[in-house]
Amino acid sequence: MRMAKAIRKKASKKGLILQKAAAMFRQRGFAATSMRDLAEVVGIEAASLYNHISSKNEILEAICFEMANHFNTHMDQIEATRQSALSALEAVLRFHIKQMVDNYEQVYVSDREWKHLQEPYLSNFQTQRRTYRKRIAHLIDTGIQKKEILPIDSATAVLIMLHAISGIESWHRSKKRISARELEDNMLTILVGGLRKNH
Amino acid sequence: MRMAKAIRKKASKKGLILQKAAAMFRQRGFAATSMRDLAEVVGIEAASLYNHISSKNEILEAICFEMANHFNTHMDQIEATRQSALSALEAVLRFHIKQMVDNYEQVYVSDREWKHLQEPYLSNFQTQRRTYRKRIAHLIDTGIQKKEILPIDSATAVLIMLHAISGIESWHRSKKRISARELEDNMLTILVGGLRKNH
DNA sequence: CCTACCGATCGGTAGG
DNA sequence: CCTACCGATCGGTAGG
Repeated sequence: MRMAKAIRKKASKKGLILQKAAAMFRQRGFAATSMRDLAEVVGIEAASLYNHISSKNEILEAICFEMANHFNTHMDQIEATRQSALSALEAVLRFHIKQMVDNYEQVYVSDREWKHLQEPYLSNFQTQRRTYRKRIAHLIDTGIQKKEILPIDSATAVLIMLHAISGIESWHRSKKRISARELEDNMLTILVGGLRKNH
Repeated sequence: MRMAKAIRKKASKKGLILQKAAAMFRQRGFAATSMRDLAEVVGIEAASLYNHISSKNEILEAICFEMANHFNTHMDQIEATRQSALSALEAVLRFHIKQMVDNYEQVYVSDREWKHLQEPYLSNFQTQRRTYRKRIAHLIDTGIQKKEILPIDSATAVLIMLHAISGIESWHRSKKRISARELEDNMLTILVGGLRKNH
């Protein structure tokens, strides 16, 4: 659990390419990363990349949909367990924070570079994204109905929470200052603390 | 006040170019926007752009530093007025939200595309950004000292707040659902409500 | 502000 | 997995 490794990885050459690509797409952006740059980091010629992947966009698709599946799967599990809406929400947020720390490059890329996906992947991804956010909003609305959560606009709350968490970005580099667990607790205090009704 | 116009604009041809560029850089990203694309939207040939600007990067510099100045200037004003740390913080956040609604394209671009700046502008911008965040963190720390704000890690709080606000992005398109003022109040409730000590 | 154009670099393929 | 290469497109300039 503590050692839960990042998603996939160097197992295969393709895994290595995806890993290095995620790191470069995050740093420079998808459009500003060339296949020649990527090939150099991987350690082969640009043309050789095409023995493992069929296009630059396919790499982005792999990263984005792997993360989408990852988050959707976790949400399925949350919804399957019977717990209060507030603790379900808390579990979802903690999962997001954990992913931000453990799979930083991929999460960042699927969060910020998805607009470079091509159709039909673009529409598919956007739909999944919208659906996922609605599931969280539904959790909040349920909590409001049950008087566990203060009455606020749930869609606003979802946006605030997800974007707040994606802000861990700036942190990652100075991760000594605060441990992952402290960060998680700190964020939950600020984000959920403000919603809990009597404290 | 209500009609406070967006920063600069079509006054000159250069203003028009910067405006259109901001819109395109936001939509497609800086690297994925070509000078030919931009020229077409402006209504001239690509080569003619260079009579008004000297390079693609100069456009990005103009956008990023104009926004940086804008936020720094407002922070100067906030610090110059004598008010509680909590209300100063609230004023800063309300200003950010307002900018997100009024100058959406520019704020978005200076927030997400600054990494494409070249040296020495890149370092300059990053320094200004860091300094600005420290000023907000200082406001929070002061509030904590004065027992106006719950003791939390101020740097974490700054990141959460700024990223939460930059999340209004997703909203902009469906701005009928909720008015700018409602949005502002909703966000402040969630963000600052969680920090206020007795409520 | 346009036509004409430059060298560089891009994603990707052929063929081995 | 490499060498050799393609057509397209890039940011930008010359010259008027």
